[in-house]
Amino acid sequence: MGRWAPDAAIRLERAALELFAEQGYADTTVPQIAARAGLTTRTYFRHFADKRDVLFLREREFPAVVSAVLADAPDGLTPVDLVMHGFDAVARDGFDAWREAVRARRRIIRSDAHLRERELLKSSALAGAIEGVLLEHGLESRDAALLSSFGVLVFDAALDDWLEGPNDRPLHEVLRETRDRLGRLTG
Amino acid sequence: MGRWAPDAAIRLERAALELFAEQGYADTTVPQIAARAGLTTRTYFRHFADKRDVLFLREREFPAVVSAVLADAPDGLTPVDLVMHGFDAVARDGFDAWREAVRARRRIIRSDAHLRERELLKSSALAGAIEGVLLEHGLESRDAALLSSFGVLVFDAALDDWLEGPNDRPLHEVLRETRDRLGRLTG
DNA sequence: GTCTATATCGCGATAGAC
DNA sequence: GTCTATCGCGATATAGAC
Repeated sequence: MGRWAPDAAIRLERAALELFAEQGYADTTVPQIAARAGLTTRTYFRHFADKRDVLFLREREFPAVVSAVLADAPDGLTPVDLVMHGFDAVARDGFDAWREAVRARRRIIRSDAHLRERELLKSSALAGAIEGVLLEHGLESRDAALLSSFGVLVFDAALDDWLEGPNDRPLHEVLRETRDRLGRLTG
Repeated sequence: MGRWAPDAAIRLERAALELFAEQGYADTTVPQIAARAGLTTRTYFRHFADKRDVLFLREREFPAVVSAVLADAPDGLTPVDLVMHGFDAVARDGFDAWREAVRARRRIIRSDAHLRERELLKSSALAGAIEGVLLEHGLESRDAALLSSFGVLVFDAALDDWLEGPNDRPLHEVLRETRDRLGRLTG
């Protein structure tokens, strides 16, 4: 500890979430966020690349988490099942307790095209991490790209469905349903 | 004619493509683009929302094209086949003659994360247009979202493959291969 | 931490097009 | 005349350099 609170990024995230909810994303400035967190604008930009980035603090762990989870997967799975196993593990682990928080965040993201755009980039980064794992497993390059994007597509769709539906359906169940649904649709 | 050339947007696009290729995206400013096109900065921003947008002028027609193409599709197709028919028609129509132009544009986009991010948004907009058509066809909401994203995923992957591979493979063939490949991978 | 470039956009005036 | 595209000025905030 010491001179700086060690949780600057988290305080900035909280301040931003509050201000975005109160005034909207477009009408909130970075200096406002920094001020509410008791920090300077310069400090804000040391922790986040730009104004959008503050909403995706949690996503930073995602690629690493996925890699770790996939490393723990049982042997002998097909590549799709390996990918879906990773999402299943993540879904069972952390999400259901945070549904309202995830939903509040999503409401903000949906309110502004720039934020939706950044969300897509984060999904793409996640796909990139999965692709890397698949490549290590010896999958051919195009297959790895295709499959990782497929997995993220299913996961994102499931997340949407889960957030919109009744609050008692566990995410991992919605995930399986979504995967089955897509399988049926694409024959 | 008269005071304005009627093709301000196109001239701005050409100027931007040149400057991005010469100096790189990050080192090019909007005033430079406007000056080379013989226009002012203010005029640039009337045609394009931001500096990135100039690279996606063509994409503006995309949603309308998709709607038109899908309206012409034969009756009785399953939803996936309807979507893939649309991409097949587009692939047969306009792409093969423009391979080098598409590739030059892609080289620029790949050179900067902000541009890649915008590309993802454009793909998502395309998916949205397809989703709309599917909804009109009576598809259930989640199915429409899932299937349109699936179609765009296949198309984008095929486009990548087509641009990287030998220059004599027609895009519509790569498209079919990509779809089959994904089918095999996901069982 | 300070300083600065420049992206972005609001406003009012103007000049051709129809 | 009305409409639309352009211009010129100015303000602010983002983002990055030093």
